Amino acid sequence: MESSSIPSGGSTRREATRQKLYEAAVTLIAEQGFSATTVDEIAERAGVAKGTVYYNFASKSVLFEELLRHGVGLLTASLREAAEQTARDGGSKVDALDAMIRAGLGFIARYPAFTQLYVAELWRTNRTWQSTLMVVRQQVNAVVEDVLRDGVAGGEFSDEIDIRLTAAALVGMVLVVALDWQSFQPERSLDDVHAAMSRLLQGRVSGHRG
Amino acid sequence: MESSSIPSGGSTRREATRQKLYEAAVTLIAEQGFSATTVDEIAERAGVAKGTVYYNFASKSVLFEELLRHGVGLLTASLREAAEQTARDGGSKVDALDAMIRAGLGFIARYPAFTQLYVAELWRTNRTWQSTLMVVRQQVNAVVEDVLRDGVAGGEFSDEIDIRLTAAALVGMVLVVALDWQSFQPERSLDDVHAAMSRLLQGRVSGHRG
DNA sequence: GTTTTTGCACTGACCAGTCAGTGCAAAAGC
DNA sequence: GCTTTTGCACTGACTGGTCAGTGCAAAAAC
Repeated sequence: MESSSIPSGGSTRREATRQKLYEAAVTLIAEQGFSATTVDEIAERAGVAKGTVYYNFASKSVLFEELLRHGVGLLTASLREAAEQTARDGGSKVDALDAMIRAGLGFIARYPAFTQLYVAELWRTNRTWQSTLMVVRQQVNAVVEDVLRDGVAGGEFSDEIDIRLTAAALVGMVLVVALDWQSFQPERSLDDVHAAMSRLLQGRVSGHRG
Repeated sequence: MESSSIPSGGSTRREATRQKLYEAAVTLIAEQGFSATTVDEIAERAGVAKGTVYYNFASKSVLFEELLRHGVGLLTASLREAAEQTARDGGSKVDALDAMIRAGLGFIARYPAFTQLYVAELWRTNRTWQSTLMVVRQQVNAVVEDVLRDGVAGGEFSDEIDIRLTAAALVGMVLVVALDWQSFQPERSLDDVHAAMSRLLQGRVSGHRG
């Protein structure tokens, strides 16, 4: 499932090996969890020797943490890009949120394993990589919060809304809907799922206003 | 943290021991994950010998599966109760959803560890308890879907909505918001969080209509 | 000729599951 | 009454296996 991998712009041989290891690790850990996944499995799936894993990463945990940072970097870049593109096109803030939902769905469709693993680890405590996770979570939510804040400032959104909570709710909605989509109705198209979520976002649930 | 435990109506000695094991297991697994949690740890935290765990449960996985079933049973009962109470009071379907959101938040506040563990495992595949999880997930979503379906039938909701997806989105919203609440802003009251979510539900985000 | 990878044997910690035995209360036998 | 037996719940030392991480010499890649 190379569809679950996280690409990078590396060009050296070492970079390529690291990339293969990320790809192998992300699917295995998503399926089985961190502790249940062995380094031997990761090496085998990546098609390298076990020693190579340790030549490239200090430990299993370090490999995992770098994987997390790498993946979240891609996600936030994708969300920010969507928001900025909308701004450049003169779209409203609702349009920006809508574009971000689409970008989020697209990201999850491309990297379902990464998303799965992210969600599974997000609210755990007492783990070595907890601080990494906190930073990374904050980065994702901040992108959404920024759009909401601008929308409130510009009068487009009610100033009664709780920005932090609303951002969390939107992120949660997208995460859960996308994972359910990938897991249980993978035949549906992105457009289809996106359209259904747009309807929700624009409050066209209760009452008929179309 | 007995606040994270799942109570039951047992009275025999054995039932009490099982209860202690659930309480111990749920927090440990929520914090560390299933594989990283040892049976010795569970036994120690429960204040029993390791052998007792195996006297009461066939294996570590079976203990976990029974824990899942037990917890989800409580959650669905709580949601259904909220929906029925609203119906008895002659409330609308939006009111029912609102009551279910409150019930969901209340459940998560009472059993945060259980919720954490549920979310972490929900989209994993290739695990022995995957079928248990599918059943259990379906039970939760079905409660919400039923209310949405009734709402569409009664003309209260647009018949354009995708019931399955909307139910997933609502559940996801509540899960993620509640976990963020518990993890990062535990000082906020249930009423406060619930009010913010109600505003979202009623589409009072974009535009001022108050 | 330097960097990276390979193959593979090895170690030591850790852990799920087992099993022979303990404690105890209530029934059965006398 | 008192002993003996039975069944249940529990105990904790022990075992067999697993796995992260190491060490190193030789090959491959650049």
